[in-house]
Amino acid sequence: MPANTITAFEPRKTPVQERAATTVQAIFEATIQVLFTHGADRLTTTRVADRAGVSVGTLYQYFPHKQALLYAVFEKHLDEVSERVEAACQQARGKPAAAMIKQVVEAYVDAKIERADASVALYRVAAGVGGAEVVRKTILRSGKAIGAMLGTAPDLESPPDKFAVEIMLAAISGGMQTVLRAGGSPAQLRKLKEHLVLLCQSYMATVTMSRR
Amino acid sequence: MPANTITAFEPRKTPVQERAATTVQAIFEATIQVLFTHGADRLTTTRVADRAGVSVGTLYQYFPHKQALLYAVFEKHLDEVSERVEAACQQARGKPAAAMIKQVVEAYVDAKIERADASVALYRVAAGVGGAEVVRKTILRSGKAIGAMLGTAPDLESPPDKFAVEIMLAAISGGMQTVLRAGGSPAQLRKLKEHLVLLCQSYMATVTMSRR
DNA sequence: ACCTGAACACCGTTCAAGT
DNA sequence: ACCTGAACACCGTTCAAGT
Repeated sequence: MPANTITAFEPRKTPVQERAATTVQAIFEATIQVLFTHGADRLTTTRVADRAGVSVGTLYQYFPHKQALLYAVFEKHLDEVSERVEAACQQARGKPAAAMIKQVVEAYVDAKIERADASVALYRVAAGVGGAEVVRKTILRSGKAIGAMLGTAPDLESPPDKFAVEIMLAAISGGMQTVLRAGGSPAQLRKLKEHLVLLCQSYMATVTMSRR
Repeated sequence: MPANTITAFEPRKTPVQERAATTVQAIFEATIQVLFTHGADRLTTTRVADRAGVSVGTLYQYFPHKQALLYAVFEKHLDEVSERVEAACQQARGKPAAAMIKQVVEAYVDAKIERADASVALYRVAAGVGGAEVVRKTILRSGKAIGAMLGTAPDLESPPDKFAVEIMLAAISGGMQTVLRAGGSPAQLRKLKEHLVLLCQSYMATVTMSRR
């Protein structure tokens, strides 16, 4: 399966001078702007470079190929969501498990909704670009924070196993993605949030109950 | 958002003579084969045509553009999964709700696992190609069958509302996708199946309980 | 009604030359 | 250390010509 063997998505070199750092930042922003104004299949390396005010050659000095660029932008987006989740995990320490889940899931959903446009656009391009790897990394990262948080719940004898937490995260991130792409109304998104909380709470309750 | 305005993915014309039907079928199969042997970003319209034993011009007679071709192949894959789900819904009529959910979710997971390779490959290309629309259509279709089935459960006063069923489907399809792309082992996939059943059962139990 | 394949426009990527 | 942009290979799509 040659399409699965994707490994080299790291930036080609790291900026050491200040103008280079500026350049990379400009390329990042230009990518998102081109994505919005021209759409995914008119996102051209030349267009991104133009918009960033540099030449294509410069772009290729920092990103080995177009995929690496998109990968990096996608990664940045998911990192921002992860930070919000981790902050919620910190705040919810010591609360009852159901309240924990509520707070974390709501933080996740809110973060996604705030950046709904970017999220939809990025998922569209990320799939063909090694995005699955980023999603996996993000789930592991958030899963760790959630596991640690659940360890402080007074009403839980032992936290659920890692796998259950990861499935839960895969489920809500998948569900979220599907609904966002369908372009839900604000009312639908509110109901979605409420139901994702229910889904996670009931699943966690079941999983922690059936442990011995 | 120009990237969201995707509408014309229908085949350009329908084959009326027999050799034309053969041609279209050959193009379909060639697409999947090229996807496997060359990977997503080496999938070329010329390569597909070559493999199918026709010229590019012929391919473009039936599919207005590359995206439409990939869209059609993706749609076919999801339709096959839907059929399996609907068959399970038929079989499970009259059973208790928990048994229904188990049977349907297992049918879904099994169908996905059997075609794991194709599923992963197709999701990768489908995202940039209007695949969200197909996913939505599939969820609505399966949701309808599941709703009807739940209406025959003796232990349920009233079936859960449509939205809850759709969220459940979005969650398991998203979760499934994420795990498949991460390339789970057979043991992991077995555990995944078991947990997706638990997740759906507990969510459905919660949602039907809190109705009035 | 269906098929062919050369031709065109455009895009990803490189690299010799510049500051 | 960083930037430029013309040049090259390749891909999506078309269309005049064929059966």
